[in-house]
Amino acid sequence: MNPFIAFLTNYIDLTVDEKASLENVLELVSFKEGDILLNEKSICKHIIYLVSGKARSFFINHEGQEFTWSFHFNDKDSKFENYFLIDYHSFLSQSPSHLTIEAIEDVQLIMLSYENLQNLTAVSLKIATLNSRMSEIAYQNVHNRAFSLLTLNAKERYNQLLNKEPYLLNKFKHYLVASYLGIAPQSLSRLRNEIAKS
Amino acid sequence: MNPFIAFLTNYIDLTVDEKASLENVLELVSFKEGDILLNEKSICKHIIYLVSGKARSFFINHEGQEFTWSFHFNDKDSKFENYFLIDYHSFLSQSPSHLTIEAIEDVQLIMLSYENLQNLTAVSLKIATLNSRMSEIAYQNVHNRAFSLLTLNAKERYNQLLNKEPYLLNKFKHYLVASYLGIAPQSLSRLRNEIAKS
DNA sequence: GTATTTTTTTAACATATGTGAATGATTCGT
DNA sequence: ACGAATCATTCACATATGTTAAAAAAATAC
Repeated sequence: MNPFIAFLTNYIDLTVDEKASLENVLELVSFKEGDILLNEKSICKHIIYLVSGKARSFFINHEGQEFTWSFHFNDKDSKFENYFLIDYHSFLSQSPSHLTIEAIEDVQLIMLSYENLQNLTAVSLKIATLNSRMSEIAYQNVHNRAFSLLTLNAKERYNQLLNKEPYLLNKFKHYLVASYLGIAPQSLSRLRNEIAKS
Repeated sequence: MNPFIAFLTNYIDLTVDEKASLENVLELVSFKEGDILLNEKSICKHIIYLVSGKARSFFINHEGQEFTWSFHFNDKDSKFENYFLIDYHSFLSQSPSHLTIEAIEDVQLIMLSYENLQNLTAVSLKIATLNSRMSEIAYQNVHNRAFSLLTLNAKERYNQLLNKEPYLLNKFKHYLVASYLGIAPQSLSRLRNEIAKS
C-alpha cells in the first residue's frame, strides 16, 4: 500500500473508497541531497509525507544565519511532525512561507496538494477530521517550542531534548541540533561536556 | 449591537439569521481585577471576547516563575489576538491548558462555548470560515513568537516590540512586558537606557 | 496631601552564552 | 588507504543577561 495511506490508517479507519480517492491524488517524488523542497517566501502548496531520507526546515534571520525549525526522518523514533515537510502557517493560509525546507539526504516523498486536500475534506468527514487533527498537532508543537524558548535556558532546553528526543544527536549534525536549540555549536559542545561530567 | 458580533462583522458579513443565532448563545460576564479566567490544566471551554478592561495569559515554569504569553485589551491599538482570551491549544483539542489567564483590571467579557461554536459552524459556512481563520491567526502568532525567541536576542526582541507594539509599555507594567520578552525587569530597564542613549 | 506600597531604575558583580582560533576527530572523494 | 574537507571539541576571552541590593520614582491608600 501507499506508505502515506498506511501511515494514516494508524490514526483513522479509511474506507476502500476513501483510500482510492486519496491514492488518486497522491504524487510520489524524489529529491537529491541539498535540494530545496520549499523556498522561503514561496507558498507551501503541499503536505509532504517523507517516505525515506532526511530533511530539515529552518528559519533564516536578518544576518543570514539559519535556525533549524524541525527535523524530518522516518523510522521508529519518528513523531507525527517528523513525517511532514510543511510550513503549516503558509499551507493553512496559502501565504508566503517563513521556512525553508531542504533535503539533508536523498529523499522520497509523497505529496498531497492543498487543492486536492480541500476537495477530499469536502467529501469525507474522516479526512476533514484528520486534517484538523493535524493542524492541532502542528499548533501544539509550535506552542511547546515557544514555551521552551521563553521559559528555559540553553542547558534546560538541551536537557529537555535529551529527555524527549535524544536520538536527534545521532541522526543529525550537532551544529544543526545547536541551531535547533538556538545556541552556538561550541555552546552545545560545552553543555554536553558539563552534563557528561555531572 | 452585541460588541462581539459587531467585531465579527468587520471580518465577515453575517446575515440577520446568523447574528441572531450567535446572539442566542453568547454570554456576557464580568470579572474583578485579579480573578483567574482560565486555570492551567483546566480545559479551555470558551472563546472569550474582551469588551473592556485588561487581562493577560501566562506560562508558569518549573520554578514557579511566570512568563507572559499575551496581553489583552480592547482599544484602537488592539490586534486580533488582543481581543481573545483563549488557550487555542486547549480549546482546539479540548485538552488541559498550559496557560493561565488572569484579569489585570476589572473586565467585561463575552463568552462563546466550544459546543455552541461547533453547532454554529455546522450550520453556517461563514462562521466555519471565520473559525478556521481565527485558528490560522492563532497559529501565525505563535509561529512568529517562536521565530523571534529562536532567532533574536533580547535587544532585538525589544526593538521588535518597539516597532510592532510600543503601546504595550504604556498599557502594562514593565515587569510584565519583560516577562513577555523573556528577560528580567532589570534587563529591560538596561535595554531601555541603552537604546534611549543611542 | 502625606505616608505607604509598588514599580522602575541603577549599579556592582555573577553567570551564561557567543566568538574566534586552534586542535582533533570524522567523513568523503578519489 | 590517503589526503582533503567537514565537523566537533576545547580554550581564552568578549559580551549579554541574570541576580542582589539599594535608591529613585510612581502609584495607591488613608
